Amino acid sequence: MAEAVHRLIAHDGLDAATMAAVAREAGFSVGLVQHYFRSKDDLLLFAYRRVTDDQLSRVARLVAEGEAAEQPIRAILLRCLPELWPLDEARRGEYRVNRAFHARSLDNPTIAEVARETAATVRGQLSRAVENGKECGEVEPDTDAELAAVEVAALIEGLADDLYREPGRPVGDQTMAEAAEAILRSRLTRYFAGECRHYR
Amino acid sequence: MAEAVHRLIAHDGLDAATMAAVAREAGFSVGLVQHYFRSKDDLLLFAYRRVTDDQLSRVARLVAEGEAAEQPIRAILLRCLPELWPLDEARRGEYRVNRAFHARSLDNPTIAEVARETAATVRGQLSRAVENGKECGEVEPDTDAELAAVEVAALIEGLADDLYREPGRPVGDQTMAEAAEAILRSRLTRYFAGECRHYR
DNA sequence: CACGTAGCCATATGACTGTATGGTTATCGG
DNA sequence: CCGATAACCATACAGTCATATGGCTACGTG
Repeated sequence: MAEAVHRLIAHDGLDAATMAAVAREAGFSVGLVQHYFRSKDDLLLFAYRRVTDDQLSRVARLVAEGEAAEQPIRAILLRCLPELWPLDEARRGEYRVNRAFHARSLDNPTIAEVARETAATVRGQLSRAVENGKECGEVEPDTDAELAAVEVAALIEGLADDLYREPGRPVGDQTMAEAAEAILRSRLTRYFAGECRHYR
Repeated sequence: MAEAVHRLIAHDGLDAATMAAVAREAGFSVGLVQHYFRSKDDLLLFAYRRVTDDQLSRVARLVAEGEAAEQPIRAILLRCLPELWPLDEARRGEYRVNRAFHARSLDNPTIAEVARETAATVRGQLSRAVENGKECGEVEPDTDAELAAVEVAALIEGLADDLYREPGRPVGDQTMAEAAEAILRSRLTRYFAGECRHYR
């Protein structure tokens, strides 16, 4: 059912995700959807949580892979953060779902709380990455980790909007996707400028 | 009527802006609203345009003031860009309206076009600011103006989200607003590092 | 066997929605 | 003065929505 909600919102917007439409899309009756979800808000909240959890766990997997391969933190971040960008049709759908719920979070405290938690998680991971970087020598010791985390998180979000809006627009002689990655890389390179002294 | 739409969306979300509610809020009858707007979409589009025009003209005014006072470009940008942030109740309302329409732009091409134009305008102004900075010596001549504009625009947008979500959260020993300004300043100072050779 | 509970469904209900209709009043150019 | 056009209104209409209702299986437990 959550997948049905995802598909409907990604394809036709939040308003398309009515109880009847969700039931039809999932191949069940309206009654069954009601059986599992006390109200429509419950259903939407569940679906939203699923999307954010999905994104965060994909990022976590990429981080783990990078750590296993003993890559520098800078490289790991540069690999995992664009996972949050709408770079293919699946993630463009995810973006649409996210933005739809983002709007709903303006009036729905429960959804706002999920959005807040998700943002805090990303920021927390970034902040921890910077702190780790200080320990291993990639980052200057006097860097404000929290401030850097806020900046990079904001940058990611803002670039996601641009990427969605005009994926094909050229920026100079690059594609928008290349430009976004270049911007992210230059920012990360600024914070993670040193060499890790643990791995070789 | 556009003001009524603004108030309703800012206070209770896009769904609250029904024809009946708008008419009541504006003190007119439903029929009159219909008299001036062919359809609800027309009404919403008009209201959205008004909000974005408002924001852009406020920014333009601040830019003009800064230019009149012969301030360096860096200072002008640092003064006018936070105008787009939800730093007081009025601009928080504006933010809510913007985000509501942002979500609607996912399904409504006309609204998407307005959003695209607005983003392009901001980017264009930023890009021009960098080019001007090159001429007057504030900016390194080999800076990619377009790339810098994309980065700063994305940063502004992303920070706006954070500012709205948790205006009171402390970042280190600063408020969120101070942190956002510090981040913006450091980014601007990086691009506009030189002295303007025209004034003084 | 009984029986409660979970899974499952079709349909009724009542509240809202945007828009259409058919009007009245006022303004103003010829 | 006359007629057209704009301003303005109440209400009807057709549709959609979330949710409530009542009933149907099937199954595990006492």
